[in-house]
Amino acid sequence: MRHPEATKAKILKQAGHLFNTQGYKATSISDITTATKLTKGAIYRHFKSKNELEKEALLYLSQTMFGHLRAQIKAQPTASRKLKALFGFFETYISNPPVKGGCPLLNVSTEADDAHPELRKQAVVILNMLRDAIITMLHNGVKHGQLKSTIQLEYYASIIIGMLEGSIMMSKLRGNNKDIKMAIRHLEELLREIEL
Amino acid sequence: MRHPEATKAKILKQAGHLFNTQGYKATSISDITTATKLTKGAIYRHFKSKNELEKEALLYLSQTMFGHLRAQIKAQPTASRKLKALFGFFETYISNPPVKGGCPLLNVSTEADDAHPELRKQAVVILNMLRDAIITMLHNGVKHGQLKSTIQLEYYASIIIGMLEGSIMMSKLRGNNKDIKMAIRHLEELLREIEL
DNA sequence: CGTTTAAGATACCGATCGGTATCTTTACAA
DNA sequence: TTGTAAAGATACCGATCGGTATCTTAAACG
Repeated sequence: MRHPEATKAKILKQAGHLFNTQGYKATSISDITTATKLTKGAIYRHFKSKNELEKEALLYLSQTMFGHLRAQIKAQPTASRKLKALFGFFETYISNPPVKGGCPLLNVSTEADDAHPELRKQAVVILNMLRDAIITMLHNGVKHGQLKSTIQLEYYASIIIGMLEGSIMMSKLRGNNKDIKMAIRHLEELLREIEL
Repeated sequence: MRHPEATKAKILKQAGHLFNTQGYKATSISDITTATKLTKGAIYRHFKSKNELEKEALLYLSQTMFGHLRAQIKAQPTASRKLKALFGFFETYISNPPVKGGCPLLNVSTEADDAHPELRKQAVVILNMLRDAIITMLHNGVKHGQLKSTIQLEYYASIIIGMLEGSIMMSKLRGNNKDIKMAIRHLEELLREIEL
């Protein structure tokens, strides 16, 4: 049964998984053929180069991530609870990650230096999307009288993302979720300070 | 002029630089021979494999980092000022880094997954050294009546490292120091809360 | 000054890299 | 049912990978 769209989707999923766990440069096309049980011919029919596959796989990873995240956030009624859902979402990167290998943004950001300008550009886009999502939540919280109107949106968004990503790095390295839990505890205290 | 110790030191320095900027897997022995203007024969005389060179280079990077850090901290008299010096040290990772490529701990932690258990082990050691250094500063602050005695040392150490590393990731990605500056502003506010 | 020893250079190994040309096979249209 | 176009497999390319065997050369010591 040939099904080119499903084939492309399978390649993106497996490649995304490998890139996110082993690294982009460290993952070879052969690794991907093994994982997908396909051949180079099939892969290079759908992607014109490894660089393009890397870019599309990162897009797939970020879309998967944002898809899960949006679902969690949408289910919550208030800004505070939406933010707490966001915190909880990041905690699952350790215990039960939506994509294996941890946060794609964190992973790609350290690998995508000046040597990979396109991957880096895409990482910045992901970071901006995440920041804007948080700013929107905070803004709506202010608008609906749930959060203090004096808060600086960009500042809090930066603090939240930095705190979460840094503690994910630590928890992933140590193999437990103590650091991410402490980070969330801190962020929830911070949230309490800006609640009305 | 032959000087084996200087040769080894040069290899470690250049390899460390390349590993920290391009990544460990993405850097080849040939890259290192080019950078050092040496040959494979010279490199494999001093290091029995690339894996061992990676480990020793990471050790060199962390020692360089801790050397600079200790110097900055030692110069300060109180716990508060020592911590602020630590914050400032992390800010230099963006503007004027002691080792190019950003924080070696952050870089190695995302690359050293289960595939590189030895590098990962070493990364945990570095993380623990950093955490213990902060705990010692906090502990001394309490002992000398500069900080509140109720503070939870491990908790604050985790918050500080996570906040700094996460915001370094963002600032490096964006190519400016806005995020790390906001993180430091937040940490200084946090510090003010636990000062006596 | 000659001998020795190790530092470093040279030349090469098989394996694997990303990529491509070509062939086979499958699904679908006429 | 058969022709066709595209999906995917196979086989191969030069370059580069990490690593090694061997050779040259420079420094240290008698």
